[in-house]
Amino acid sequence: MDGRPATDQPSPWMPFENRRRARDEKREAVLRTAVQLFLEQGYHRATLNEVAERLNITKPALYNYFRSKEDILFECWALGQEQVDGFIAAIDGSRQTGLGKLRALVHSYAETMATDFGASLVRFDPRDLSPANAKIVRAAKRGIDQTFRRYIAEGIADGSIKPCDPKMAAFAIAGSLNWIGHWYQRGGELTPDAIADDFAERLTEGLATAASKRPARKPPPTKTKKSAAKAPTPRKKNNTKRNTPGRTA
Amino acid sequence: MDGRPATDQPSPWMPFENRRRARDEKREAVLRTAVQLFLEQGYHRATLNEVAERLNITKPALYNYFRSKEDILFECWALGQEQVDGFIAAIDGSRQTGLGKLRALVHSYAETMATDFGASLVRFDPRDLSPANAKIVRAAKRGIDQTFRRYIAEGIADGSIKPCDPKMAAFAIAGSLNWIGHWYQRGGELTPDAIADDFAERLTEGLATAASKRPARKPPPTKTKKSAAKAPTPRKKNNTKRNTPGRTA
DNA sequence: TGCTTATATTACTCACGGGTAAGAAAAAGT
DNA sequence: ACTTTTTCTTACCCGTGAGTAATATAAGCA
Repeated sequence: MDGRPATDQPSPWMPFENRRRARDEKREAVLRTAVQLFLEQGYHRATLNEVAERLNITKPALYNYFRSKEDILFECWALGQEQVDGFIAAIDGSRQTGLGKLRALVHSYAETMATDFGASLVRFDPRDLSPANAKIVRAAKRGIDQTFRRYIAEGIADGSIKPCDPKMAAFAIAGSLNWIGHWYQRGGELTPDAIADDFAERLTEGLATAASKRPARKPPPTKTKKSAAKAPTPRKKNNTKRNTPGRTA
Repeated sequence: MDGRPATDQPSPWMPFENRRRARDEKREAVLRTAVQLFLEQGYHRATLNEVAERLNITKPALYNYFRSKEDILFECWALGQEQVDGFIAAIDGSRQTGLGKLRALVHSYAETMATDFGASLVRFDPRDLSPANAKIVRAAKRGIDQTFRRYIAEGIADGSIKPCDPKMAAFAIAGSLNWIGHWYQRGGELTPDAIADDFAERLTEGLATAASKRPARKPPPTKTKKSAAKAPTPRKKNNTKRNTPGRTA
């Protein structure tokens, strides 16, 4: 609260905070491990024994941090949803045309789909959750859908987007984006950033009115500036898994 | 083989064929029931006991027709894949521009996604299959992906499609389509035909060159001819489930 | 009518994995 | 040093659901 002497003082409170922090770090570690395993093997095939094993502990230890397997699943989902809520709030607060907001949404959403917690939003099955949690998830999904439709409707209203059915447009766009969560895997040739750039353009160009069109599409062989710049990301060590071996479906 | 007297003759072969047919019909009935249950509840939550129960038989009876639960899953998938193979072969054999083929593919694929067996192509998890079957599925998925890319490349070559990256375009389009299998449900306000028409146009308009553009987009409120004509499909009896309550994700 | 084969049932096995109980080991607090 | 609390382990329970064995029933067939 008030100005306590820096961090090195042996305040009686420090250990307490340390413990809290340590606990939260362990919780997070569990979630990181769990989300990876769930994505790798699928929720039902993944066992808590293996989650624990990867953390060098045993299964019952997990129950110090979570009430059940389903609880872990839900928390993984919640972390992904938090990201989405975050950038939607930011875009909502920005001053842009409907088309601009839609582009920003597509971009951020695409990037999120390329993260573990983001992918969990579309790869986890709400039917694995308790009724109460499933309800929360359904509400959140509805919220995302309505955000897409709202931006499109706004764009039509402000003239940046051609008149069209917001519902179908939202379905088509969200489908493309959600599918990223199914095919993207780290270490492939496509970086999240490059994907986000490409999709932001690709999924909105068809909707833009002539007045609000982007300058021009970059010529084919040239990689986009941003992705080219960020492309030489230091590859993860033993990532032999190649990306996109041809799995559209 | 040769011209046996019509169907009413008490040929000694008839009973045999009848039995064969009866058996195949039962097999199909199992698959229809199973695919519905698997889609409803998810493969892991669905039990063979319930599949059997819905057929008014008991679980072990199923093992007269299938070797395992996984076998049933795979056969459901195979029926969907058969549909896809069918229309791809037809389109491959047709004389059209790349864009034309792509449109046809999108249309047929969208319609298929609105069927149970079609949806099973994207909603069943290949990791639930034996390694051998999983391999078959992976190969088939690759085939579909490459068909999309091929038509796009053809379109670029013949000038009907603007130069673009076939890989990314295919991902975007297939994502939209595959997602139909996740949100579509019978009895909703959107008919498969209307969806297919809309998507065929929506997902290809952005790729078309100026020279090959379609006449014009139909005005918003008017339903398309085809869908309006086919719309009054006799609704299934107790289908209270409403479609698209706002689930984009 | 009896013989054979296909099909179904009842009653069971069994592996698996989520979750719990009891208590050890470590850390924090005094 | 002693107590208390947190964290973790070993050892277990137990529901579930796929798959099987033994057997009954029904249908083809002579």
